Amino acid sequence: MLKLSTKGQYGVRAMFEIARNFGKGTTTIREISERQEVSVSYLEQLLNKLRHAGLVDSVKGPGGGYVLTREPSKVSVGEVLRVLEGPVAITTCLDPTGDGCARVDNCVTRMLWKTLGEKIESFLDGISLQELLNEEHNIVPLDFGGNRP
Amino acid sequence: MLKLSTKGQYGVRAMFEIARNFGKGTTTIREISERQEVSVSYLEQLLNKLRHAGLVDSVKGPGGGYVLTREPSKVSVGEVLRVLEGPVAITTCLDPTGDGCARVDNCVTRMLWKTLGEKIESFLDGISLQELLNEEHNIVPLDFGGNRP
DNA sequence: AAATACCCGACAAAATATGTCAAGCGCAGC
DNA sequence: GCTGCGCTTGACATATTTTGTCGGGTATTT
Repeated sequence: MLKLSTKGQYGVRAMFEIARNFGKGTTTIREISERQEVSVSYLEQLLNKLRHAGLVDSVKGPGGGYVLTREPSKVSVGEVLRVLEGPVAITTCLDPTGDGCARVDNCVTRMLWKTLGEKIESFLDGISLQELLNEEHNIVPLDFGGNRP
Repeated sequence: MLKLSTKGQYGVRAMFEIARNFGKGTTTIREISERQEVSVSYLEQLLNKLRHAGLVDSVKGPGGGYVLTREPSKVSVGEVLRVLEGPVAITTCLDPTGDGCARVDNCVTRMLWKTLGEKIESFLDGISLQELLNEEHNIVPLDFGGNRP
């Protein structure tokens, strides 16, 4: 249950690759494609969205590629996912783009899903690309605030 | 993103109706269907699964229907959802029924999804049907441990 | 001018979700 | 025993979403 589509997964991995190069130049789609094993065409779609959302800039021509518009510590995973997949909407009755649910009045579970959604967003918003980079270099032990008492 | 299928939503609502009658007799599929506006046929599928999982008992014959096997405070929403939708598996590489991901070694995001999944499960396991009942009667103000400091 | 790299929209295959339908079985009460 | 109510089971149909692919275009640097 509660699967994340590949779009979101690939998107975060792509952003990770670009973040990895932050301050060292651009990252091309081809590089991302090879490192993360995702097709060039599909990555184009994702990066297009991310560019329009202002999370990355693109540079054309030879030596071009993508660059983060902010430093990795200022970009959260939640932000990336929201751009690619829309807001967390566990149920359709909470989807802001929908019509809402006709049964709202006596729907006891509604608040349950709402609270869960908020918790998830708050978690994802608290993780930045920088933290993923740190993890890769083992600068800090793995801990996203997961299970501490 | 992170949608819950109707299976899970309807299932929790069905369990809520049965819990509502706890100690007062059985609840028929027809009653659930009318109150929650879900087709009888579809509910049959869901309750069948819940019965095999031991969350409800069925009583046949006139006056029959479904009954909780435990009191509402002992049945968590997480349990219901796991029966109907399987475990939380944000990504396929974490799905215990799958083959795992070939890129495990250098997948920095894996731990991220794992931690998120654990948080979600722990949240859902912490909410019981009794708490949903309380909410309906406004015995307690709405608060699932959502956003307190 | 050529090479490199991004941009855009249409389209298609596959998986998943969302149910419906029909026939059968088993128990309680008369 | 037998009848009615209600659950049981599995197959099947439809709709939606996901997951990409493909082809041609446009902009920019060398």
